[in-house]
Amino acid sequence: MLDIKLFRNDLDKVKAALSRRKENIDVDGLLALDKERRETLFEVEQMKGRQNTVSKQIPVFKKEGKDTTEIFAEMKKLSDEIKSLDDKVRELDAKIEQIMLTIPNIPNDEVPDGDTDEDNVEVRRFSEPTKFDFEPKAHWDLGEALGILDPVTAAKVTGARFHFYKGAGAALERAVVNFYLDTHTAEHGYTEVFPPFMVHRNSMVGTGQLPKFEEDAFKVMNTDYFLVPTAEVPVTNMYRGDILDGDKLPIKHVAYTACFRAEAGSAGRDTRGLIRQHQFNKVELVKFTKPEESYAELEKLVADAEDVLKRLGLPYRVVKICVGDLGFTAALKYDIEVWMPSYNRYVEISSCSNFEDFQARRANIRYKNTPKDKAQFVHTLNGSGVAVGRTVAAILENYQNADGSVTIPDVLRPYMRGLEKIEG
RNA sequence: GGAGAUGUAUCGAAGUGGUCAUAACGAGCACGAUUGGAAAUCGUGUUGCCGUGAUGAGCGGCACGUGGGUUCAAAUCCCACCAUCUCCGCCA
Repeated sequence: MLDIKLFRNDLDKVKAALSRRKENIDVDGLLALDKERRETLFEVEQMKGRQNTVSKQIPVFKKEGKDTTEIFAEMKKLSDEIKSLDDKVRELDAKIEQIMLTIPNIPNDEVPDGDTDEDNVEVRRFSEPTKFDFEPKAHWDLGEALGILDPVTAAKVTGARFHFYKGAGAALERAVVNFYLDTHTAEHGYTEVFPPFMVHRNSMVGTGQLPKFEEDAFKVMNTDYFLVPTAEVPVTNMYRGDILDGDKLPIKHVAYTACFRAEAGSAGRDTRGLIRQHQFNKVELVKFTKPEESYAELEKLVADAEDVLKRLGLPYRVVKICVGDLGFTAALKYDIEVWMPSYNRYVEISSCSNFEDFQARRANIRYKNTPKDKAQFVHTLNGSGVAVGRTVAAILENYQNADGSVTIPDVLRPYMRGLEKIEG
């Protein structure tokens, strides 16, 4: 959520940002509502002031034995008027909030222009696309041939866009999760949390998934709960409504969760393999920082995510996301894309964003440097560190051998009881 | 799932319809006095949001788990919801 004061004081900046995002929002209408709200609020507050004054006199009058009939009549009328104006303020508040919750974040000046992911700007690469002296297979073909990935049984049991992992496949998925968690806790200084996989509506609003993107989420029947689309939601909302101690910042958390996405509107895309599932595993990095430190922390966060891919020896590149591909909540975003031979291109495996105070405002997460300071909003950041299913896909494809076997990357072998190779 | 209890500031806790909710009382914390220094003691201070000022001061409004209701007036009475605790049931 943006600060309504920004609309009052620097409307041009807001309009420029919305125009970069090609968002068509009735900003002037919003300002008119805001003006009406403030005028009504002033009026009703004056009346409440009067009500408070008189209310303090009433017990005195009663004690003196005065007749209060007339005062009660006047106060009854005043009270009714206050109620009606309070209702009006409430309605205006609700209208304003409804609009504010659908206005995206202001892109940082560094965000490149552009409309689609084609316009994202490559920042750097690690290693080179894997070369094969044989015809490489896609991970879904490898997985089926090795008997480690089974979408058919998953379709029987559940439906499309789910997988059973079996044998060494299941072990590999679990190994990757543990390797990521261990590396980020022991080497990068993140504190591990294991959050609920369901959250209520307020949490989804806090991080920006709701109200705008409800069709992307799975709602649990007969409850107000949603399956988490990412650990970002429960982990960021851990501190909702809190005032944090400035000495404790930055707070850095790493969390493994399964992630659940309805994938509405992506029918027909990435239908084979592990790339686009309704349920997938992810290790997520989340940071809470002081505003002046957030961009430096974003660079470190991207480096932490890159590090696990380097250790796995997977070729990747980092791209800076253009304004058209930026996403609703981010001010600046980097994607890390891993080389995927079956796609013959780089495929997103991590998304790292600085939300500045956009989520902090929604979730009301603030900090104080010293107890005497005024509380101000933290900046929140998060990034995949990294997606697990896509990692397994990338390992299968990049580490495949001519005989159809797959070599296990060195760093994962301790997590797989020394297994060096998955063979059919 | 059933029965009961509880929810007030950083913590404990008083307040059961009004005339001091920043809020009694106790503790913590900050500053000051006292001390050679400290402990003890004494004094002062110690919530957030909204509106209006300039992002200051001041002024006004709001907030007693959350949301409604009754009333001239609600922490206090009524309703719903949420959370915590105890006991029972069930369960991994």
